Amino acid sequence: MDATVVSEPGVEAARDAVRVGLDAGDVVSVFGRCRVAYDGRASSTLGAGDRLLLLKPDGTALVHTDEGHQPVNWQPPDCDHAATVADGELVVHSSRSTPDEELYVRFEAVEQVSRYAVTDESTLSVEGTEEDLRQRVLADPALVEAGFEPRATERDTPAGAVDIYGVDSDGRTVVVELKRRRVGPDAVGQLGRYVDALRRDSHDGASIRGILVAPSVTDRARELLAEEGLEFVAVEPTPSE
Amino acid sequence: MDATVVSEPGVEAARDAVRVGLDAGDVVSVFGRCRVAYDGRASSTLGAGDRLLLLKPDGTALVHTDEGHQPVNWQPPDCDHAATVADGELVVHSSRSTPDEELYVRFEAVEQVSRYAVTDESTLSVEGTEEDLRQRVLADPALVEAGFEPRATERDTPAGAVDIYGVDSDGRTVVVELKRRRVGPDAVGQLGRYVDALRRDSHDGASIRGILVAPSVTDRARELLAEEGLEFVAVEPTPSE
DNA sequence: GATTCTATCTCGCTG
DNA sequence: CAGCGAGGTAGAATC
Repeated sequence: MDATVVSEPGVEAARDAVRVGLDAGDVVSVFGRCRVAYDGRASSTLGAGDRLLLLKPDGTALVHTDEGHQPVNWQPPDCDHAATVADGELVVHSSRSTPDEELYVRFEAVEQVSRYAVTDESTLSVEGTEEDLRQRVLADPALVEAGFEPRATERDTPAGAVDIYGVDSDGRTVVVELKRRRVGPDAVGQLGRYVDALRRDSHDGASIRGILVAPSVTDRARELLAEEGLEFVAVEPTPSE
Repeated sequence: MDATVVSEPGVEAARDAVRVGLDAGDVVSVFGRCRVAYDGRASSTLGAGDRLLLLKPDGTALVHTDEGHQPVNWQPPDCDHAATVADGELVVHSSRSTPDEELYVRFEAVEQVSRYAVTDESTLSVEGTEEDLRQRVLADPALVEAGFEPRATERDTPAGAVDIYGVDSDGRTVVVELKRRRVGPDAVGQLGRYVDALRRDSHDGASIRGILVAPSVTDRARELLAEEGLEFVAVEPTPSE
């Protein structure tokens, strides 16, 4: 772990500091007044303002303002970064192909350039995901309804893979769609597509049930469920304490 | 615009530097070796590693590793940040309510604390959005088909607002759903819901057409369109040069 | 506040 | 490479 800072560098010094960091495989941050232009999947321009530019060794670029979770402009991983001086400005250019897109960040003033030798071997462990909900339902199928028997997960249908496929106590086929949080109309559409696909392949379509398992549903989603003859069961992704 | 740096500070000095920056309404960055814990909409833990923590004056917190566009952990805007020392570590805590969630970043070593007085009055201008596609189609409805006449945009239906509502040369109602890029099954479901809602309200349901306008569709989406009797017209969000 | 939908969504997985 | 779906999605518009 190592960090180096250059404060209020001249344009050439800033360019050199960025290049050293990029060559070393460090995370480089540049703080200063800049304009930004993006062209690719869409295109955008941003006038002068004070912002923080982060360049990562994996080819990611992020331009952050003083507000918001999201960068105001960015490039995804696997881009090529380059730092040059043009018209007295530090210009950072980041580009990739497939799709062709490029980002220009032009600094009229650089306050600080830092680089950090970042190493991170830890992996994030998250709980409360849809996978947790699936494990919970498989461990206790009665959460869906008494007598429910899961037979397969990720079972393929012409419309995609069903989360849980099983049978109810009357032997009817049950398709379960899992969502870790409150669901809207989109999830009902997804479940409907799976059920429709199985009904088309079946001789007795009416016997196929579709059940949406989630903490809750919106009103519109509930209406859609009723229209399509689908059902809803409330289950949290993790047991409430 | 102003930037201040403290390199390899002791724990108390790091805490004080963070507090000064937060109090001043600056963007604060902390680089060092840390562990991270989140609990709220889900929960997560992350073991020790070198990372960059950004604290924004709007209450945003971002933890970035050396890889990826997305922060490995974060808090959205409007959180309260606090820096303390516990067990010889710098602990940054960020929390909010509705929903209740909190983030702990514990630094066992701090390499650098910086703060930046960020001001940004410029607003981002983006082109090539769905709004551009709508303007394009409204300016030249023949892009959809000869004789198409838009009558309303964002027209309300029981299933939500339709992008463009109009009539064809035979006087039939046309519902247009716009997408700025290649579309999958979700967009077909959306269009289908609008068309179904209007058909239910109509005496002559069969006369209502649904047209998906986008650069292209996936195979599965094309099948769904056929099944539901919907149509597709290829249009780019911006004129090809 | 809750709901709905867009997004340069990102990310991971699968064929 | 494309397609599909999850995400602590975020963000904006609307009710």
